[in-house]
This record gives sequence, C-alpha cells and structure tokens, in this order.
Amino acid sequence: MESKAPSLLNAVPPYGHVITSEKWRNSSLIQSLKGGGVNILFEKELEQEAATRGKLVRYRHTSSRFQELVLVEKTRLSEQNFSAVQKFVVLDLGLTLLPVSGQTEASQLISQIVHGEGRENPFRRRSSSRLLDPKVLALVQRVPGVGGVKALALLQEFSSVHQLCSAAPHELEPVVGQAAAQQIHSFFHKATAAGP
DNA sequence: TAGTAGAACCG
DNA sequence: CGGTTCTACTA
Repeated sequence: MESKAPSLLNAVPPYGHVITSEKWRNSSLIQSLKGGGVNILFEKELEQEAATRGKLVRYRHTSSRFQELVLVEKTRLSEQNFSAVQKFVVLDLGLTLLPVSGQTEASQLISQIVHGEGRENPFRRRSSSRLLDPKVLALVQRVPGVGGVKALALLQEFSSVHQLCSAAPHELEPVVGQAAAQQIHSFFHKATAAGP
C-alpha cells in the first residue's frame, strides 16, 4: 500500500440503513445510494400513510444503535400536510426530519451524511463518549481524592464537566461519598493565593 | 461502633 | 507493582 490518504469510500463501515418503499427500488435515488455502502431496506407498505406511521414508531423502538432520519420530498401535495408530518416525526417521535426538493438532493444529502465528510454521522446514535473520553477521565482524576473509580462514577452521573465543577457538596456526596465530596468542592472553589 | 473490603496515594 | 492510609459499607 502506498501512503496515500485512506479511501473514504472503502473506509465506510456498514452503518447506514435506509428504509424505503418498494416503488423506489429502481429510482435514481436508490441506485446512487447503492454504490455508496448504504444498506437499503425495502418495505412494501410504506406507501400508505397510516402504515408508515406505524413503521416509524416500530423502527424507532427497535433500532438503538442508529439514529433514524426521515426524509420527505417537498412537493405541492406534501407541503399541505407538512406541519402534521413535522409534528408527528419531530415532536412526537423525536426523530430528525429533513425536507428535500427531490431525489437528487436526497441522494446527495444521504451520501454526505453517511460518508461523513469530517462531520459526525447522524446515523450513529451519539453516545456519551465525549465525557467518557480518556482525556476527560484523566483530568477528573487530577482532583485530590478522586481516582479511577470515582472519576468514572462522576462522569456517569454528571452530564458535563461544568456541572461537575459547580456541583454542590450534597450533590457530589451520593456519588463519591462525603469525604471526597468536600475535597472536590473545595478544590474547585479554593482561592488560588491568600484567601478572602 | 467495629470490622472489612476496596480505593487512593506514595515509594 | 506492592504497601500503607483512608474511605465506604455492613452488621
């Protein structure tokens, strides 16, 4: 192998799943996606709206590893009930809704998302990997009285480092115990030089 | 409150 | 990595 930049296309793991109606099987949208390492799932009943809603709810419950994405084609017809669709998909289901003007835009959008040009892949449900990062873990361990176990416990309990820094002792206590809770709190609130 | 298992820290 | 001190939990 030469020391070229790794091929983006070959590096794509099979994480993208697209669920679509049978009638799209031969469309240009699906054809252009097939070459890009995207898994296509065909469903026959996606053509009726009521069944589609059911499918959406089902997929929302079954898929835990992927974040679902709903693409709607904006036509004059669909614009009429777009508000209803938006409310159902975004508000009720908590999914991502992307309106596109047509198949070309949809294909470009999906390819861009799946191949993730430097950005995060929205198909992959974001985990709490940001806080479980070894860097952050090592940082928290710098606090006196906090080792590996308590650092992990703290990062699992608090959703951000900022929350951790500004936490009151009584919030820290159930996680790391009374002694460490006071140590941590005074560490973040101590005066650097002579106190007040 | 005493004893023990485990965590943090230091050499 | 091993030993010591300190902490958290249970009886």
